Amino acid sequence: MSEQIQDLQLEHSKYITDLGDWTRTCSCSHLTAEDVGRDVCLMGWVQFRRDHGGLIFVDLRDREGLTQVVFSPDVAPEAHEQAGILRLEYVIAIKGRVRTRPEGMANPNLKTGEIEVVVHDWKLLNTSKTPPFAIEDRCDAGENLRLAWRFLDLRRPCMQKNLILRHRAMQAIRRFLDEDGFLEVETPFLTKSTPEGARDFLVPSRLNQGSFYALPQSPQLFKQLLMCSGFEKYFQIVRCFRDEDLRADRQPEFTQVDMELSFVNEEDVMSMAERLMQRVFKDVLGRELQLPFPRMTWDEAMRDYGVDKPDTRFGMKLVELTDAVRNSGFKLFAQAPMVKAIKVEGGESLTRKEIDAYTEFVRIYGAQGLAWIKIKSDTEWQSPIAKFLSEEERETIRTRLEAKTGDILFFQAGDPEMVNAALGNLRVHIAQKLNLIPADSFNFLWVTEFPLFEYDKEEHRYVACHHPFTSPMEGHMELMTSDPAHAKARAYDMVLNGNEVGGGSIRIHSAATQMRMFEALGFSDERAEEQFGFLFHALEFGAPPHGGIAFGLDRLIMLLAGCQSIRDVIAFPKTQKATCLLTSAPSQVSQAQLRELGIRLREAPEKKAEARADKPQA
RNA sequence: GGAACGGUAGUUAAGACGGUUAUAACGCCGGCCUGUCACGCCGGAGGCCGAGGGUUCGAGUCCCUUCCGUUCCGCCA
Repeated sequence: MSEQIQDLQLEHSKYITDLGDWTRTCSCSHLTAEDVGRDVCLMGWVQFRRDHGGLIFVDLRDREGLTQVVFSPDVAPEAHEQAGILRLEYVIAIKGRVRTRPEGMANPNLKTGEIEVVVHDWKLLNTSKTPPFAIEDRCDAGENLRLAWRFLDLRRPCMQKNLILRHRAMQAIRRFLDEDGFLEVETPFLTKSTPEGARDFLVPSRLNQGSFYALPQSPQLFKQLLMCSGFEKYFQIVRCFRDEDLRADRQPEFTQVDMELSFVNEEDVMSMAERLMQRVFKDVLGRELQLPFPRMTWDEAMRDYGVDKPDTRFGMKLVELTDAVRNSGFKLFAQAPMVKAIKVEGGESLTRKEIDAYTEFVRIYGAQGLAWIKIKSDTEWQSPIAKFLSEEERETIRTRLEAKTGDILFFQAGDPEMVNAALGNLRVHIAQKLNLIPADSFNFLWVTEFPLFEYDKEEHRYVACHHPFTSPMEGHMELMTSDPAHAKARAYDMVLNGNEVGGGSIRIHSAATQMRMFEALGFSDERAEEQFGFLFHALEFGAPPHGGIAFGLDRLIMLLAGCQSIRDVIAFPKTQKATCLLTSAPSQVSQAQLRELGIRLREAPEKKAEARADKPQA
């Protein structure tokens, strides 16, 4: 079969010609009734072909849209006859005249549906093999196929729309920041590895064998140096690299809108960031955002939502019950470090199967189970646990959760980290399942007063929550060493519909404080000097107070475009195993290349493959 | 490092307890058709059921291993 098709394509390819002196006069989306009578030249791809024997209709597609062109034996017999060879995705140029469609033949679904172009002459600019999937929005090809044929996938109008939207957002950002006095400065991609934070992508140095560059996780240090250099307002739309596992909203290389400002405090940065978002939403979606955005401290976020990036488009807040059940006869509750609950209004109708599914869901976060109470009436509570609760406890639960007949309550008891994660994520999960999230709403939120440190159980030490250059809040300097768990940072995250879209902080600009921070993180003087000496020295020479923020551009565009994955707003994304199905990167390199770099693999790749195949079979 | 789901014509899917020649839709190829627009009608081709091994008289179906994709946990200063 494929031979047959290739023969066909080969045969057709004989008719391919160059543009010659033909010039495109307009795109495939612009012609309307006002253009009737105009002679035009369109170029594009064959989207659909409807051959009626007599008339041949072709929907011609370019990046802007579709126009129906008609090959008629009455108008141009030769052009009509030759049009028989047209197939999907053939590239053609047509010259013809715009005319209104016959009475009742307009297509209201098409922007250009009132008119058509009747072809006088046309050229075959290229043939195409039959694409492996339909080049249409409604195409339901699997993502692996789409990624392997990404250049075809990107022809689909929805993908074009996403990348056009991305472009518009980037231009809006550049315009705003330029007008606001920011300077765009590029920083190195080949830079120094710093073990704090994410895993680095390493690049071997040929001229310095045994040494490696790292690709930047972010331009953090360079932008602070630029502040020390006196540029005052910097920005960059820049690729960042982190060698960590992928998610729907995480790629190994991703784009940040990175900004840094001198002589500012939190208010200045947050206000600027809000106005930037306002501009982007105005220019890209034509939507007005109300400023300022609501704010919430990290403590409040964890208390009410269990997560540091609350989705505020719906309620169902977490309610604290730890104190109320401290002396409960129900030992599981009484002994738990934390007990919290959420209420699903009208959730009494949930089936056992649905509740079981939610129980499975919270197990992901380490929960042992999921206690629930269905409020059948004021007095009748259907629940596996209600019988363990005293009347007083019931009353507290009823009051705090404002429980009414027809509701269901879900409880979680245990370590605060687990309770918050389980209920916080269950809250969002249920809201999605039950369609409680209003469509087409954008809820921005600032989360502030983040902890300065978090305890790393593996390394048995405190590590920076944001990064080690974040300034502690006023009055929290002493806590850095005396009580690191309670030290708070001058850090802020911008949250949009439950997604972290940006984060930043006021930085440490005093060398003494920076040194203290390294002490708190358990760095020796030597190690601090070796790894961050250049920043430290810059702080010693008149560093201005400064702070900044960085936005995850891919996530922001994903939300603007209404997509579920950032892969849909990145032209050439990687799979979850960080491979590129189009180019087959990463790939093996020659021994000669490795030798030049002074690198020898511990195990030859072929041997590894063999080892896999040799594994004993059951 | 871990968990879950998926892989069957070009594509998307169906395939009851393991049992005839593995279905359907779309796409593709050929024919017909002068107003279609997801055109219509008639005909046709198209399959190593991801790969390897096992159980069995017999495997798309059961078991094991492995590869690929997706989602999530860990991880992501």
